[in-house]
Amino acid sequence: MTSYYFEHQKVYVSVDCIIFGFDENKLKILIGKRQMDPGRGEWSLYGGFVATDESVDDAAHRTLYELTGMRNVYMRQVGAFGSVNRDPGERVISIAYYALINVRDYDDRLRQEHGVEWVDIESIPPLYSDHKQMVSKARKLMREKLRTEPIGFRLLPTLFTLTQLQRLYEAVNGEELDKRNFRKRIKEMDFIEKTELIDKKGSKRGAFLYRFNRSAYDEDPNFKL
Amino acid sequence: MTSYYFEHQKVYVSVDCIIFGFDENKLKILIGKRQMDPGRGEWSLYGGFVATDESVDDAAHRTLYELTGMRNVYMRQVGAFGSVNRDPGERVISIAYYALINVRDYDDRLRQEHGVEWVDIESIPPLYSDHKQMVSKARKLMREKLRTEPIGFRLLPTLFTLTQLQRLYEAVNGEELDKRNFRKRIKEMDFIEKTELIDKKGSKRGAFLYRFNRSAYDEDPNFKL
DNA sequence: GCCTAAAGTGTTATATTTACACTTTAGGCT
DNA sequence: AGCCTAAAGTGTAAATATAACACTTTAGGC
Repeated sequence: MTSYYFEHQKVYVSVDCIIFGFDENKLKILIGKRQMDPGRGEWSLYGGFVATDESVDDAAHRTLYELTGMRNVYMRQVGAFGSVNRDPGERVISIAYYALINVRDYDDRLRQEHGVEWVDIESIPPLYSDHKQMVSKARKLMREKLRTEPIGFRLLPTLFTLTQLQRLYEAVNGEELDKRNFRKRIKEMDFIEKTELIDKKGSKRGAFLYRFNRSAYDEDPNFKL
Repeated sequence: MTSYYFEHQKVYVSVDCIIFGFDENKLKILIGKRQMDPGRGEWSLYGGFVATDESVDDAAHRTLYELTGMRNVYMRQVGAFGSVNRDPGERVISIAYYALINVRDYDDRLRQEHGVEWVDIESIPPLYSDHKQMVSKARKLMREKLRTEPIGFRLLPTLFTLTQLQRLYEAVNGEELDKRNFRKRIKEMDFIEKTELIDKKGSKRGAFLYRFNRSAYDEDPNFKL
């Protein structure tokens, strides 16, 4: 090839992960205190650098795997954050991704080893660099996605009650929903299947457990919430 | 600081622009044949490299300015494209942006000098590397934005007829709209102001020209189309 | 003066969304 | 045993939003 590229400069590229979880009827994200300079001690998203032999998407999945030990996680790109001084040490451009995991699938010992915590999305402390903007944009995108695609189930156990599902939507959208209207819509979606199993943890009376049937959804993807 | 960064590798970061225009009732984008290797002769978006002393957003605006001589253009990020081999020459991660310009504001001489052409969005030829995906995602995001924010006016002259506006929405969404329903909605939006001026180019009878009033919009941003 | 092609204008039917309250059930307590 | 509690579960009517639809007006060109 030509010397075309070499007129230009290379920079570091990193990924940062906004990892959403749902617990105690709250939408939460995983953050930790930075253990390195710059920004040591500040609350921060978990991130990593993109290597030259991996795609940016792969770097995001690898980073998530390092932290959680989880693979095949639902991740979507939030966007590139590229202010000149966003990292006080070096020029680093970061690509943010959000991930949806079921809190119960994340080994709590592993979480503690990495020094990260689940924090309610409504009470995030000040964050390192531009991480607050990343979280804000991630939440917006995720909320929009949740409206049109059945991704909420990623935040719940395989079996869930309708109340759990409703609380999830309420937490994401930040507003209460009418129980009857919510359930009316669920009934129209055949891929949300009622099982004969009953959850007794959430109430004395017990509530039917439901399950998301992906192949039924693929056949007739009429989702809308 | 520490040697923290230097365990990692730098890569080239570029920007690519999906520049939307509206002409002859069609949504179009600007593409040109690559004049450099790799990919010489292939149709391609216009792009440029991010320098270490400018933000990624600034790089996108600068690149657009180089091509069009236009500043203060509406641009939004599409996302980062980061497959390992997306650029056959070197590892280059590219951040795509879409821009909305009024075709009449772009000096045609300048356009020809850069060897770029307006091509109907519905008949884009095969493009270099992953540019097709960039265009596809850009269009999707732009369409979504157009639904909820008054950005369509960026693609039109300051003064426009309701038919022009309707044709624009039809081109973007790829489906015809009902004239009366469309105009009913326009009437509800007070920031789309009827002037006393009449366009005689589009019809014998002539049509009233309208104008988007930004400050009226800012006061009462009830947009929905 | 006639033809044409685009501008302009309201009403009705349909679909979607929202508002709203009571009964059932099982556990825990006395 | 009986009572209290807290969550599960269920349908209808009103209001709002969306979609369907056809004719008249106008000025230029022939």
